[in-house]
Amino acid sequence: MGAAAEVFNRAGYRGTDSNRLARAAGYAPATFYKHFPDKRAIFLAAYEAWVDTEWTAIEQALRAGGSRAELAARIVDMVLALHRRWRGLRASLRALVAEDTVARAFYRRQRRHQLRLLAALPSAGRRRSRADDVLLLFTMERVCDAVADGELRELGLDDGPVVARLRRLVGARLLRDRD
Amino acid sequence: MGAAAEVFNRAGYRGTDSNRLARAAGYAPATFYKHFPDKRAIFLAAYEAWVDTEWTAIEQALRAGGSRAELAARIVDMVLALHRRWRGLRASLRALVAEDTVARAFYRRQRRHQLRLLAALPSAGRRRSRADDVLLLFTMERVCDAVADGELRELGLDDGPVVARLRRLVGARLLRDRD
Amino acid sequence: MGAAAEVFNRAGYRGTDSNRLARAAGYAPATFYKHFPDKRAIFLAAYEAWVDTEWTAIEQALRAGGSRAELAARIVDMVLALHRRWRGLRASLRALVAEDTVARAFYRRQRRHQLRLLAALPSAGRRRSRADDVLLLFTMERVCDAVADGELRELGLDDGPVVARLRRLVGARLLRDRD
Amino acid sequence: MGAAAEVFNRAGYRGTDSNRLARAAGYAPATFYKHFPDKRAIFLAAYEAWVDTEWTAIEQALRAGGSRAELAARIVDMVLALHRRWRGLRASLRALVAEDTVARAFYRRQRRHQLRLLAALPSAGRRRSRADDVLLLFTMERVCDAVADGELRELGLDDGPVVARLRRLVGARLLRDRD
DNA sequence: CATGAATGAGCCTTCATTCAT
DNA sequence: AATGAATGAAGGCTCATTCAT
Repeated sequence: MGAAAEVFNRAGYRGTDSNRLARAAGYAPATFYKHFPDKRAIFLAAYEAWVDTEWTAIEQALRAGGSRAELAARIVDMVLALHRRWRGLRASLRALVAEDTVARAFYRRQRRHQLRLLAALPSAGRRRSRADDVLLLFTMERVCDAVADGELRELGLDDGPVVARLRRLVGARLLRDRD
Repeated sequence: MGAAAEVFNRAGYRGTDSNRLARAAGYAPATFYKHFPDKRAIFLAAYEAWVDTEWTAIEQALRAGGSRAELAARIVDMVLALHRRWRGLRASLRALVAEDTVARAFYRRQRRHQLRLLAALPSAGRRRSRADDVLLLFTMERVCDAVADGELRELGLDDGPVVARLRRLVGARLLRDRD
Repeated sequence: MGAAAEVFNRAGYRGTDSNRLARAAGYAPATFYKHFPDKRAIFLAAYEAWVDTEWTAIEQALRAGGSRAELAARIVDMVLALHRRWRGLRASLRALVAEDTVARAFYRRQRRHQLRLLAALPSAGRRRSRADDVLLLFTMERVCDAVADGELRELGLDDGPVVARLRRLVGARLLRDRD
Repeated sequence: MGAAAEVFNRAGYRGTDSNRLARAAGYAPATFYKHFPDKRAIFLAAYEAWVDTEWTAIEQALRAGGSRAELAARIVDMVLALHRRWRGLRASLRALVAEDTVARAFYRRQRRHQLRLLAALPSAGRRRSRADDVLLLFTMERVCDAVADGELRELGLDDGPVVARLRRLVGARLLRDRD
């Protein structure tokens, strides 16, 4: 499945025909359909693995110590790195979610999970509402995708200042000061 | 071309085959290809029209008087309404942008334009940097799409609080107090 | 019509769509169809003009004096030059003749005419039969096309020796010695 | 693939749509595209098979004994028969070669091969140059196509005398006398 | 006579998916 | 479990041709 994820990341969902996909994973076309009902299912499995990776990494980042600012920076950088590494996969995810009902449902389930994880994190200052969390999640997602896709550069902006603001946001909203 | 936009909005880009598209607009298949080189070009033209509509509406909203909060509310509501009305079109745009280089370039050009328009708007408090504007733009876009697509509801949240935060953001960052 | 011939010569029959063709001649698409029933008819008219040109040139070459060898050389060179200049047109003619009944009929009528003209030419030595003429005509045609299309070069041969043989053939079969 | 050749021979290259072609061979449309990249490739494969057949037959004809005249007659008749049987295929070949670069390259490669085979054949009288061979090849090809297509009849000529001349040419240029 | 605008039929190709083995 | 081979449905696009003016 790692192979499938790589192929999707490189060629995109539509750009990957299911036969090539199977071959890339060392199987015959028909064999894949014994394991997955759908091309879509393969993709969603690959995406699910990606999300797990991300949250494992975030939790690790949190367990490691440091000041609030350090933590925020570490988290943002890590999430950003993952978005960069898998920018093709994420782009295809956005494409699929935008047009396919099942994919959309799957994606929302993942998001619900993320929101729960986020809610469990300690809060900075007054208690965060779920609306705050959702706003933070959306902002992170959109900005990380933009940076990963080079949108900022194409707008004539450096990534730096925008990323700095993101770190500040995360630090301010999410993390308790630990000194 | 309004007809084309409607069809795209209903069935999505991939879900719309070019022949049906033409028929829906009252033309034969070949006729569309006299005006546009591509199915993609037709779609992008429809999107461009949408963007123009949006910014015209924003400017109108700004010209009408009112307090800073009122203005912000009006703008957010208006943008949100447009995202709701054309949620299918926007979903397909995201899909296309995620997978097609040409569409991506087009979309970025539009964004550059938006950024310029935004920069021309009066600023609340200290001068806004372009990084601020970009952050605001991305947040607006992502949240409006989410609300329009019903993402919040599916997460068990009311739209209200999130929209309220959005209004506050816009008011705080964008508009000068006019008392 | 000269314009049409040029376009056909450059882009080929199939490669020329009738609209572009009309525009190249300074007309609107519909206008062409007032003058010709068919795209095919336009092409055949262009071809007919070409054949006339060729035979006019041959007759001129014959009227000019010279030895048998000189005449033969002059004719072969002239025919070759015309085939080179209009190689695209001739290629398309072959294509069309190979697949279209009407074009084939037209082409054969032209050939009949050529044969008659050829029969009227003075004979070298014993009287030529029509079978001789036909053989000569086919050989000339095929070899000139081959030379014009660069077939010989691609086979690693110089044009020279083959053309020399052609001149000899024409001289031997066709022309009376005039010293 | 024999089926494909038959269909091409009957309906011509342009007259054969790829789906019908596949069906005629007992396959679904997509199946053909597993074996060939193109409609064109299918056609060229059919043509290649034809060329092989022809040369196998020529070699057989040569291995069988007989006088020089008998051999020449046998070869010419055999080549002629093959041109008659596959006149549609050959017509389409000419059409394609006239308009398609790839097909032209393929055809020339075949011709190079033919030339090599021809050069290996024993020579009558003085050593034949490659220019002689090429001339013979072109003449054979053109005349056989003409006879097969009925061009001679349409010109009011019997095939007989022309074919007789062809035999004589082949005998004189190509074959050593074996008595 | 000239034309701008329109057209419907049709073609090549692709793709996710499945059967027989 | 694995697969080679096959598949039907569909889709974007082109082209010669024609009305209405």
